[in-house]
Amino acid sequence: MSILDGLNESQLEAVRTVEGPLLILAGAGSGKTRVLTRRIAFLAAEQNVLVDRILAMTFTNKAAGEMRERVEDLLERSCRGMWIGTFHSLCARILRSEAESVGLQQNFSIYDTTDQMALLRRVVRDQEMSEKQYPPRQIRARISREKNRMVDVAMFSQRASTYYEQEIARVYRQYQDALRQNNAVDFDDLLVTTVRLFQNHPEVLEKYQNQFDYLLIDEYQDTNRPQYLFAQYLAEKHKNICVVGDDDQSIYAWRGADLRNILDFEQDYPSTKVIRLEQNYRSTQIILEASNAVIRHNLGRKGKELWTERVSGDPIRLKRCQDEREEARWVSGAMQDLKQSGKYRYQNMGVLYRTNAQSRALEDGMRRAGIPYDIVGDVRFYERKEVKDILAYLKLVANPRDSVSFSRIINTPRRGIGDTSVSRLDDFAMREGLSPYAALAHLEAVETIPARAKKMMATFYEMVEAFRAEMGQLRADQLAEKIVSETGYLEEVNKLAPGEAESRRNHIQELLTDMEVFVEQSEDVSLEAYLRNVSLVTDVDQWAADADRVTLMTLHSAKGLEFPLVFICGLEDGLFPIIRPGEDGVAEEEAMEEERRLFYVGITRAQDRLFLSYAALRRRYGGTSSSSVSRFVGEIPEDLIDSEFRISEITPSRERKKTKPRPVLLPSGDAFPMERGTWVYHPAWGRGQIQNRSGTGQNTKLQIRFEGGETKTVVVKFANLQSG
DNA sequence: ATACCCTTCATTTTT
DNA sequence: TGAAGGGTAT
Repeated sequence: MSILDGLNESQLEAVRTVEGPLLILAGAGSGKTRVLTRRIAFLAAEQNVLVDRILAMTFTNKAAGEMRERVEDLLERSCRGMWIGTFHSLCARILRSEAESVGLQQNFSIYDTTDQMALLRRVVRDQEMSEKQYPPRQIRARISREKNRMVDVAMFSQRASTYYEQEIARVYRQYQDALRQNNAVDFDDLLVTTVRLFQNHPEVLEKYQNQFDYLLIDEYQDTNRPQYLFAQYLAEKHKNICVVGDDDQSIYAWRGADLRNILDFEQDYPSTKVIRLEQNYRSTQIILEASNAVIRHNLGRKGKELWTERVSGDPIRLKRCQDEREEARWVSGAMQDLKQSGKYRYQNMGVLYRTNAQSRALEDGMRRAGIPYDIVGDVRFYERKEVKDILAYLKLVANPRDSVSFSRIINTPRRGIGDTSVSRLDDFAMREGLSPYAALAHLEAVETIPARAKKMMATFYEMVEAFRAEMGQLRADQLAEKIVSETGYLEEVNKLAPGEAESRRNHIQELLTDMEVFVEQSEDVSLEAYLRNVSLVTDVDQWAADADRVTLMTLHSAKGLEFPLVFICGLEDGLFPIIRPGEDGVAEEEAMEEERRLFYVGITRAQDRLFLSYAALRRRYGGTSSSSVSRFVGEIPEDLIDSEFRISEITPSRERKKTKPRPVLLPSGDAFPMERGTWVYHPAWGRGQIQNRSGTGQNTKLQIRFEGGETKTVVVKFANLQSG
């Protein structure tokens, strides 16, 4: 098969445009992955580019793995030297080889959210701050947000004006110090530290700039500030940067993704060529029309209209249900009918919802109807206690300074070492400038710990020391096996209730098997090599596509997937779009647009048929709340929908108003509609376009993006705006 | 050191 | 509704 076979015109152009900045706006189902992989293959096979001079960045391991595999299929050879990976894994790789430049040891640990929380709790406690007033959860989110904006401790402290902010700054500082002492970084740090490395060590940056001639980035709409900078630095010299994304599918702003990265790409890279992939190969016309109609309500977008050669297809089914139980019955009933028709199998059906909590009722319905199902994103494998415990042993063995792993296992399985003894050890370690683990070697100097606890600690120390001594000789899986048996972990598990014990044993076994597989496939069979790999993997592909099961998942998890039949449940105002009180106008509008993009993502997952449902009454948090149909449903043209009731009949007129565009308010003076998208003229700033608005009348605040590139917020009564 | 009750608190989660 | 963390009683 030739690399250019079967591509449409724009795809072909995207593949062949090799030099210079390239922005590929790839609509849902437009063959984006295909273009990316062909492009890499084209570079290698037709342009004689060495694969190790190509750097391809994705967000998930799955995407990275698939990309590599497909490129290898196309080239019919291995691409071992090619750097394809997630932003995080690529950064980790760079940091490991440049560790000393950033004050880390090469074997540093990577902390996930749970580890972060554990460390933060300790920091907050050590500062004698109340966890009530400074909930670690919130502080974690805040620190993460700051990192996503490249705000470091110094900057943050400087900006902290209120007492509360100053306290947060203090925790942020302590937390970073603690990480460093633990020879650890968190997920955000992987990116931030690499960018700082590039900023502070030009010679290192230059080395990597010279190493890669071609950059490719997938899902560019989801990049945050550090990711943006990472790519920008590397592309600085040659500007051979190709980004693929869809602004309409940006659904991770709450995690730091910055839509401006894709919206402003053309300004950031002046001679950018833009290619739109608008032919959709996935969905029927009806489904596409619905998605186009919905997304058109958003203003902050590049603008795209998807089209298809597929038939118009079946109308969208809309069902109003009494409550979530009836909704589940309706969904499962429909699934059975469709299965019985012989046209579809269960694996062709996906059920999507806004919140995980909704899965319970749906699950019940599936069970009652006897429909086999999988839930994606349940408890993740690597987040299970038993798995984390075993990994903590391994991480401590590899990095003895890792105090989070240490605290996790010092008394796991229980060996009679209580919290008090551990915190006394911590105090001692702190005084002596040692890691808690290293302090175990000097127990005789700690008078406050009772002899019994000391003895247990000493035994623990010798045990781990023995593991450490063997680390060089044993394969990763052998060492893990040893740990599972010699620590007494299995015995402890066996004391649990039979069902629980079995499930945990299975997970431990799964981990061991996973390690065996790794060892078989890897040249480097050491523990360090395994840990390097595992710290950034979040779930083993739990999703067996061959089983005939329906899939239940959140709309977020559905991105990138497709199903012949898609059910979107819980389409109620307040639930989807989810509405959180207490946000100001601008943020609210932005949040609404993101919700709409999420709905757009949901709709465009469907190939053949789309089913929508909502419940008039829904139990939420114990209580019951009544709600009306989602405003998003009203954005789908009625003639595409087939429901027992027309929407106009089921929606009281009072509710219906909400789904209509807001009345346009005119300011006095030079009249122009104060709605988003309108062009205005500002005496000082010149021409600009309204991005957002909040408030009413003369007090309305408008966020305006001016032609100079700046975005300002102005109050109508002071701004003296004119129609532009 | 641990078992059990009580309070609190709830979107989404690629790494 | 129910999970998770904290506090108290054993």
